[in-house]
Amino acid sequence: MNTPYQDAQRLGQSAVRTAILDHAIDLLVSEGPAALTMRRIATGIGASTKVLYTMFGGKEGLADALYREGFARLRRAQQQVPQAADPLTALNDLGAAYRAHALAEPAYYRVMFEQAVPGYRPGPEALAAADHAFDASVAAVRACIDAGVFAPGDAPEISKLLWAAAHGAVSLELAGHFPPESAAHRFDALMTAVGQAFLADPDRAAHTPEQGRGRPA
Amino acid sequence: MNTPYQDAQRLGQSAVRTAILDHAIDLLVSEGPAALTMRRIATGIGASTKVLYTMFGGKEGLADALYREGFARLRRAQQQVPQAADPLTALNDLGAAYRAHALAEPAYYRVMFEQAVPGYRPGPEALAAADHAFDASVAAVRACIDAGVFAPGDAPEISKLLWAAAHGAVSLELAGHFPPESAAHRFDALMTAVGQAFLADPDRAAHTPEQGRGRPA
DNA sequence: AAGTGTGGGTAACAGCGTTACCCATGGGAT
DNA sequence: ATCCCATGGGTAACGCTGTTACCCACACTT
Repeated sequence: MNTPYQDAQRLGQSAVRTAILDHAIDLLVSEGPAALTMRRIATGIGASTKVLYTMFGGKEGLADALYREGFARLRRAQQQVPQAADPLTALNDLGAAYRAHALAEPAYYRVMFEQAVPGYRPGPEALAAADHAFDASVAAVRACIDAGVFAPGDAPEISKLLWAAAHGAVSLELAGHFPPESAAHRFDALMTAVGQAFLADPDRAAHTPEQGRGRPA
Repeated sequence: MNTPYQDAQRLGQSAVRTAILDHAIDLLVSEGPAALTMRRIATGIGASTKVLYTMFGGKEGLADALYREGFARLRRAQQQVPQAADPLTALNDLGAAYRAHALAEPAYYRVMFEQAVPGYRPGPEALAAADHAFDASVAAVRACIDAGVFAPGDAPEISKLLWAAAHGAVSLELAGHFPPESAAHRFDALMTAVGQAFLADPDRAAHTPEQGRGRPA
């Protein structure tokens, strides 16, 4: 019986790297950020901490790898959303998928946005890589503009505003400020409100936010 | 020459508590969350760590005090915004003050929203106390409704949606996703977009978001 | 004045990130 | 084939963290 480290070592350097990240992710998801220590990762795969330091340079390097992995997963989740026929529905589906992904992997979401690994701050190239998670969103906004549903405008900019709104709602939900029973409705109301501002025809009643207009849900 | 602790001790228990929190805040603001250790707080005021444990019960209790203080400061900042004549301008001023306050005290903002103190999660009553920071916002929304600027609706609910949008934009700005030169404009564009959704008359051109409609700023 | 109790300082414990030291192993040079 | 050097990894330590057991000194009661 070999340790996971010995198995991975025979497969080359990248397999060791993957084994380390996989176990780090296991610890993060199953026991939270507090369990993410260099010692526990090392003993978990049957190696010493030295391996982690030669491969990642320290906990910050490992946090960077987790940060990028988190956004890579978000990117994958966004790309796997089935394409709806109506461009506005497609954009709405991406927003819903964003929230669903954040709620499904809150540990990752906290690494990405709430500094779950205490010292780490993403560098410029990590931030740039993170932006690629929203390529699908930018494309969906552009489709809305091209279809005439949205007024002409800057698609990446509109996508970033939608991101900010989605992140704000999800972040407050995860922090406990939005109770579970109203969080989903608030998310939808906020995303609809923001999206409505960019419509070519502002009077489309079907996309008026339900909340706050006296119409009960 | 006395230590700050000895001075405060003579003034009673609450003065000791204030001295501890003041020094904790100093460390937090000047050196960031990493410097916020029980030992540094204790030696900083000239006492032993035992005092912190008898008074706050542990680091979590101290984090709770900082969390509440952060929202109390936000509440004060919101209440000190001069009341504008136009209710919509007043609401907009509160949003601008929210962002300004977050940027002025980012260490506090991270304690409040990004778990800067690693283990701490606010309890139900801390969350409830946090909500009072938005009393001014709720009142401003209600004033917009009463003045007929906003359509009839649920003022606390609309205020929470505005909060989510503001928090999302500020959070992404602090995380480095929004570069400084465009962050202010994005914040305004997002807040205007959300606010516009609740207007009684959706065609008020003055409050249409500038961004994304092809009009350069 | 003696007894009692409480608050705080000392020093320790376990665990953290990190690294200096040392050994084993493997490939290139002779 | 043999030697040598370089590199990679394990051991164990350092200084730090949050936390607490122990103990003493002071104050208040009787």
